[in-house]
Amino acid sequence: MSQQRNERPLKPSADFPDLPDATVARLPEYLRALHELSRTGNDVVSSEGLANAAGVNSAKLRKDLSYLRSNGTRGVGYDVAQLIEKIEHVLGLNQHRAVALVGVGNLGHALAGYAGFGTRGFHIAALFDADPSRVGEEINGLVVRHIDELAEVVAEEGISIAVIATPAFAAQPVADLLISCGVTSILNFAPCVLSVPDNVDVRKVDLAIELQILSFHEHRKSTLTALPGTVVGS
Amino acid sequence: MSQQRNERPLKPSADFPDLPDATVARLPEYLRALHELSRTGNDVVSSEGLANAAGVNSAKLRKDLSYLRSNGTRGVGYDVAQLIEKIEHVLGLNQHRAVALVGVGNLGHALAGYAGFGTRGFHIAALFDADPSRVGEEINGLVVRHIDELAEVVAEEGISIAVIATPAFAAQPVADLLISCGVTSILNFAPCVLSVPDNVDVRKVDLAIELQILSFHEHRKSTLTALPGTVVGS
DNA sequence: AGTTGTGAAGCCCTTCACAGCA
DNA sequence: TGCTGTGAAGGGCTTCACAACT
Repeated sequence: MSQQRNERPLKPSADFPDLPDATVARLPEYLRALHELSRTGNDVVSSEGLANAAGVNSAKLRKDLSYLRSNGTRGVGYDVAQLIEKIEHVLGLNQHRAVALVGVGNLGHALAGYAGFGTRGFHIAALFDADPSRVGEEINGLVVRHIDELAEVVAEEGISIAVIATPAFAAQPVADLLISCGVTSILNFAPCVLSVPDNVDVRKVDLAIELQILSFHEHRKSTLTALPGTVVGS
Repeated sequence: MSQQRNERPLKPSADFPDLPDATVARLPEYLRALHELSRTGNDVVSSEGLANAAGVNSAKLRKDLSYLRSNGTRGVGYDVAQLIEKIEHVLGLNQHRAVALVGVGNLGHALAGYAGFGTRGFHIAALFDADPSRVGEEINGLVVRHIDELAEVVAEEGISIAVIATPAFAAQPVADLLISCGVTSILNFAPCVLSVPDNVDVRKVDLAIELQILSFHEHRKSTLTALPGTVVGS
């Protein structure tokens, strides 16, 4: 059931304040902005400055950071290095996480080769496909393995996060298999709903859906500019 | 400023009721589910049935559809074909929209070859890159053109939506160029914030961010299971 | 009998505005 | 003086629960 957003069935622990989902979703963006600030020689940043770099407003940023028992200095701002450390800790990025990628088609290929993962706390530890003609291919230094080997590899590598980049029809069985092997977080690129137990988290990325949402805004914009006399509702 | 979600600076028109953003974001998922239902021979579906197929609850679905001046039949359900028609109209998918893709690297390649776009109301009409060594390459029947030709092609093809799949450092100048050519919707895969005028809509997809959000949940789960005395909520 | 459409309640998130602190 | 941290207010979305309708 746990589909995109909205789920927090467990109690917070001392180490993990019960962060609002909206906040969790923004922390990675703050982290990216902080790394950039750090790279460009900023040791300290104000909420206003960081908020701009992350594309949010400063009150929201401060509220978000306050959930982390924040440690800004009034009158000064936040220590960049310290805040990076804190957010990485909260997100659990200190242990470099191994990720399995299933489905080495068009998109899977690109994801396997995406350099951005490595620099941001992840590495693709194994590639799988069901198609024997793809098994054995080497991508970015990794050999594609048959999906039958999944259980073995997941155990060996201590994998708990997987990416599904298969066609839609294969996604549910692949998810079931992953879960049976102990995977508890899935990033799903297949255009379909996955049903999974409550303890498994799923996030979905659907490229066509993103375009359709933009299409709506295009449509609305063109409709409105075409109707000069339109009057406010309500 | 208009970054992800939350923006509706314009007035609603008669044709376009002022849909909540959350609703707009779900309509494409309903549409996908409806197409699948249609393909499997369902002419009519209840809110419960469609909600399951789309991974939401039925009250939310009904509320969403009510914004479209819905036309379900009490005691029966919704006519699948009619609802598809209506949602496609609202999303502006009746006119097949041409999309420009900028940046034909790893990810850009995959997006250019992604078959899912064509079947869901879009086609990639042109590919661009700044790297001369990539210009001229043919991908999926389209030739990669140099970004200097962008203005010309955007005008010719009537493009208003673009996808940015460049490295982060190139994304802002590319966005500026696109906007100067008349593009008003951008799907940004580069890991950075774009600043754009109010009339331009941006949606961002950042693969590392999705994984980091999952990482948080993994971290939380492992922290909690490590504390034996923790009790389940509600 | 069965299902939609929808006021009303509740929850979560955002934003405001300022007290508190360096 | 300047910026953070936060109670309180406000807004939007979800969920409930039932009236309306076929």
